[in-house]
Amino acid sequence: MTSAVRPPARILLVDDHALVRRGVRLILDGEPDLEVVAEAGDGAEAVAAARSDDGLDLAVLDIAMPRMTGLQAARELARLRPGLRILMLTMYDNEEYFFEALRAGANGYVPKSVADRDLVEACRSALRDEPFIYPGAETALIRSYLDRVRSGAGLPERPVTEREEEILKLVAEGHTSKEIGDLLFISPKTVERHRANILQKLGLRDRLELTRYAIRAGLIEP
Amino acid sequence: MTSAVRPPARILLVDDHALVRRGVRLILDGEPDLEVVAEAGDGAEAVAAARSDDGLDLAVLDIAMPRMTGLQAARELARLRPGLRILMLTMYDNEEYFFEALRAGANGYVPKSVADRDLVEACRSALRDEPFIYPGAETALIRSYLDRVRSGAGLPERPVTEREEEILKLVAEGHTSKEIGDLLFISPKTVERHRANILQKLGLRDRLELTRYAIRAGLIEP
DNA sequence: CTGTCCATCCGTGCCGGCACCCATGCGCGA
DNA sequence: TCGCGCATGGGTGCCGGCACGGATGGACAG
Repeated sequence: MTSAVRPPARILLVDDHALVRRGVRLILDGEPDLEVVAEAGDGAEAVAAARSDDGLDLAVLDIAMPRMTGLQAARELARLRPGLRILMLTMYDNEEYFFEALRAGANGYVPKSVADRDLVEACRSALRDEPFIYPGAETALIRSYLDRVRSGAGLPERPVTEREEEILKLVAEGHTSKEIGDLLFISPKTVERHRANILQKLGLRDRLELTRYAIRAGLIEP
Repeated sequence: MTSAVRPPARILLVDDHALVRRGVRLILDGEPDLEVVAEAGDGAEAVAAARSDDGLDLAVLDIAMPRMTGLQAARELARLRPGLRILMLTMYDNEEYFFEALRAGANGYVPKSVADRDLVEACRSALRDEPFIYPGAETALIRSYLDRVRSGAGLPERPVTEREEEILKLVAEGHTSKEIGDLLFISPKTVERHRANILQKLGLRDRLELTRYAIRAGLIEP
């Protein structure tokens, strides 16, 4: 009860599944140095919570959420509270998501497939601002990341332009070239040209992969 | 330590995310009458666990899992251990999967959006063989279900057959008809025939909508 | 000013998705 | 037994995705 020990880190927990929130909360609250002080069920609530409480140390964010995805929320939170650490918690151990998360301002990335100890350690790492003491098993991802950092390349740029992203979304939503052309008042051929450039830049094969990319990146909802 | 009290129900917990398993386990083990005695990370492991332990009372199954989905596992478990109660735990409060779960032999259906108390109550209901004391908030689903039962219509027909679901997944993953045909040792024309039937049954327009449907339904990962 | 990047557009050609048409064999329930 | 649903296969034809080739004008930096 004295203040001899450092007070526990104040954590905002964001997941659209109450059950998952409860479970993660039980895991985190079991640690003396961690304390969940707020919960949110989607990105908008998370932003609201961070706006009303400036004493938060860490946000644990699920990626797949309705309305505002975790990635969108992360961008917003990073803008709103630059001091807030962000840990992405996700179903996907996918490399695409990993870099999307970094670009969105995340300090850490934890797949839900990890054990509870790893989550706790990831929280502590993020709180110490250690960028990526990575909770096991993600060696391929880590190696790739570290390679890029060491080679001085920094984070890979997202190559698509604004216009291309606009077309990307519309294509991923299932519109044909003609529909998109009508919508944007350009020729369907131009749409196809953009689409081809996007596919080439992102290393994708067709609209279908593009759709899944857009969903992963939080650009559209499934 | 005496046997004056009824021993706790022996539960098999199945989810592909270790973190979710851990959280749910903490919730269930906190109840004196519930005890998680086995865990599995996919459907195949779940079946193996049920095969090697005939004293299980309840299986809590996630629907969206790699390799064998929770629905397939539920069918197998219901066949293997008729006395075993099955509770489906899922991200989706989708009507399709609600009825699909019932058909697969589930005694209960709990979205992950419910609170922990509701999960506990759903477990107890399933263990008492009470078919659907439903954990709150699913009024639309419940109402629809009750309406159908009251109107004597019974369960709606399963929209897609097993074979069709198999093709559905492969199509949604981006394989061409020829690839799928080679994979399943059937003609690409048959694949196209199935695909056409699926699109018609589900009211979808093309592969792209089908992909998003499959992602929503948890059949594939983005 | 010149080069580069971006957005805009065009033609040609292949291939696959998808909509129609058709038939066969099998199992199951009315 | 007869129909029905399911899985299997085929044919034809249109259209759109996508690859490949080309061009132009405008913005901005070196």
